[in-house]
Amino acid sequence: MPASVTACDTCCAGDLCLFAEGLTVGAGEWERIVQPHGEVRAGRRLYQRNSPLKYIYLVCSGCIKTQRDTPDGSLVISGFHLPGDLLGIDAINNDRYTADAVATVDSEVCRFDYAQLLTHCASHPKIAAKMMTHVTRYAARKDEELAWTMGLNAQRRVLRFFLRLHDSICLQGRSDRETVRIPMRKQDIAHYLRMTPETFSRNLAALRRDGLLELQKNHFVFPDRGLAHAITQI
Amino acid sequence: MPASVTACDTCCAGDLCLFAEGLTVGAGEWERIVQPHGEVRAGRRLYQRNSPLKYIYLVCSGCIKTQRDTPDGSLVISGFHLPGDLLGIDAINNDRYTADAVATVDSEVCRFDYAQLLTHCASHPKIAAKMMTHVTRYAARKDEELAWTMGLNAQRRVLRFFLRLHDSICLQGRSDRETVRIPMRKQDIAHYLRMTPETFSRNLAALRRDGLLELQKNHFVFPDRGLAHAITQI
DNA sequence: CGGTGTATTGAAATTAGTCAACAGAGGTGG
DNA sequence: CCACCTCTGTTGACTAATTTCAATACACCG
Repeated sequence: MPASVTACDTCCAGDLCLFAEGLTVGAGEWERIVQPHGEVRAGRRLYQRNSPLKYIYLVCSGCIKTQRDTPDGSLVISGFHLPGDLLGIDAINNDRYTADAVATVDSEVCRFDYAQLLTHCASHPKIAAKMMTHVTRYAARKDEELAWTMGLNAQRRVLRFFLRLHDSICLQGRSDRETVRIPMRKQDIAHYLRMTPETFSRNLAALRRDGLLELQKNHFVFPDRGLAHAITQI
Repeated sequence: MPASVTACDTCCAGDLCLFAEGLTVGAGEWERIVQPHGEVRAGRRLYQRNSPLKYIYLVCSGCIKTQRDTPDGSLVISGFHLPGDLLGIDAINNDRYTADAVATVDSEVCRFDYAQLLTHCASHPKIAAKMMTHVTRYAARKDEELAWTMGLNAQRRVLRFFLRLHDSICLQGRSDRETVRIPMRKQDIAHYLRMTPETFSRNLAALRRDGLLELQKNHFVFPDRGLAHAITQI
């Protein structure tokens, strides 16, 4: 049994980890498939767009952004991946990663050998089912992003972003009223929300003026979560 | 063996059909899981948002749109599903359909009992793998939509829509230079592309003026496919 | 204490949305 | 077969939102 098993006990991925169900440890099975809890420093790249799919990753702590730069020199952030999220799903369909993956803060990830994992899925339906859960969750999230990100004006997109970020982080055991740290740069958020950093900044200022969001440095909290939630529901 | 097996031989879903791989016909297996090639008339609803997931559908011919109306009375089209597409994937994650599914033209769909299919997946890895292919393809498409639909201005979104529609339809055996029919209303396209029907109409007119798209009635063709493709690459 | 990258703010320019009028297609009944 | 109606799509003038360009402030790090 690997040394990291105790680390897994406290990993916030919890139920979402592929090991939580069905995969027996020992006989080299574990070691062939997974390299647990690797560190990724802020700014380091985990994988590169267009490189062949070799591993998928489970985020254990921190935050990984996926991005691609466009021919005209601008940058598109396709997602922020927080603890519990599987990374590399976008590559499954075409065997190549569709974006660069870069840590926005110091992070930890577990690395799974995809080919080995697939072999395993054929004989372990529970792991296959868990994979399916991850992928459909991923699809559902993209669906939702597509539905909301474009349906709302800039100000509501900003508000919604912080609401969802708050949700995600509070799922990891933090209280609802606690102020939480923003684990990425503001311009990354702006690009993710498909607006210029200027527009983002202006709307953030407006949200503070209206008392919908309290923010200082890189920390924020919602004075009235219910109200904020209501506003982003179109 | 069901009467519809001959119909399947000519179905354009082809390789994407869940039966193309691994599921043996006979012993009631087929009949329990699938109702093949049902008709859906234009405007009829296949399933309703928020109703519990019971079936998933494979589009064999025609076009099914998925949509939801917002509290403020407007309509959001989340996707158009053409032959070969699996319908209802969005429901897998939360056991309820997240949108209404409505046929935009007379269509044909095969209906799969989801619970039975899942059971089957546990014992038939090949079907599980095919399901995974569908789901990851769905996710990849959403990813792409999210990346492009928002990154481009209105005119390029319109152009890109027709390019992709053209691609999809030409995959079904039609020639590249053939004029193809638009299988949905223009206002549905507009909503799908997140713009008003007016904006859509204006940009369509602009594309015709610029000679990028030939369009008459409900049929279109690209005078210069390469150019159009280059323009939509940001 | 500067220097670099990041964030904010202001004014002008561009894009898309809104409101309103009109045109065309398709269907129904006389 | 035509008149009428309705739904859909087009076009124009105006308004609102967002981007762009430019200048300035702030924070982190050597």
